[in-house]
Amino acid sequence: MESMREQLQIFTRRFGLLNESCCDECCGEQVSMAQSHILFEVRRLGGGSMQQVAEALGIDITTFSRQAKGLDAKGLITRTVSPDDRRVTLLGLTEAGRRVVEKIDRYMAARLEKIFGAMSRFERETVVRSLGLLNDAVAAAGGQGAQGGGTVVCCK
Amino acid sequence: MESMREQLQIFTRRFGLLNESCCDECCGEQVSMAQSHILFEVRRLGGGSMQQVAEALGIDITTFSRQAKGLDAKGLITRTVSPDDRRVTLLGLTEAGRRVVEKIDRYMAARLEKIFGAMSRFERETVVRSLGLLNDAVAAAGGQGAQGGGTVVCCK
DNA sequence: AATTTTTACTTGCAATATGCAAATAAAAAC
DNA sequence: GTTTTTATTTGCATATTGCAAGTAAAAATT
Repeated sequence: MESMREQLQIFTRRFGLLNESCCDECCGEQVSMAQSHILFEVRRLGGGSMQQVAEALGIDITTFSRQAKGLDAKGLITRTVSPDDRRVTLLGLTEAGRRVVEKIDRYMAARLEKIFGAMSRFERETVVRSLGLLNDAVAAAGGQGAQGGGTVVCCK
Repeated sequence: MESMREQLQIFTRRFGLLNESCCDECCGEQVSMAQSHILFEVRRLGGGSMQQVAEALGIDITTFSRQAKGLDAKGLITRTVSPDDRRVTLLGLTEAGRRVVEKIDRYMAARLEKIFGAMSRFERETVVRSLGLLNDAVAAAGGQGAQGGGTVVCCK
């Protein structure tokens, strides 16, 4: 299990997660890491309330609120009051927002292409499958896990 | 490659990397994520200069300087002027620092145990091997890669 | 029906992190 | 003996984070 911890540690580091602004230029858009995740998730869920998306991401709701406001101000998401429950704000991607996520998609694809270019198809598939396993395992552990909501693994 | 991007996105989220303070209590020590990585890397390298460790982690040197100062103030690392080159500050773990890393190790081990408990030995080994492959691939791509230093993959 | 409680979300801080530009100080190059 | 690099440290200015407290609307209670 020690090697796992080591691999994870190195992984999170290699993936630039230590410096927030690793990508101010990379993507040509001024969206923070948190905001990128929000866009990604709103697309993935095909909408949803603030609460839902924040929960899915494991982000504190107040932080989320602000980031969402920022995305709204940039015209990347829509925030509409739910007709069913006027307390609820429903999120959606604007056309511009969709373009930004796609732009990041393309950027990531290019990056990953470069990284996995040297791998065999078999290796690549193994890696993807493993990440899937990992994510599922984390999700499963989180479901039953102690107190926490979505976040299960300590980031340190 | 799209599934890879998706898995990575979810992975980074699941691992609590979106909220900095995910672990203020978890580990019982007030070290930031960046600081934890620094401790981890200093132990891994068995010392090294500020520059070396910062570079290994892909953290901006000014940010690193401050974080290291913080760790020093907490008595977790030592900073000694190199006898060979008085510009250089050599880093090392104090006994307390070592204890903190080990504490985080144990915490992580417990967490991972819980997560991977449901996996078969085979699956587990596959996942670890895959992460290793991934890390190596990222490292290799980074070596030749465009402009960047250590960080290769956009965090968004 | 009026009041209390809960729920969804938004602000007011206060603490902290981040990185660029500029400063210091010590080697290296000229 | 200058001038140039190199290693590290600060001065901002900006941004992020989360807790506590506030609003507003639905649900529950009496």
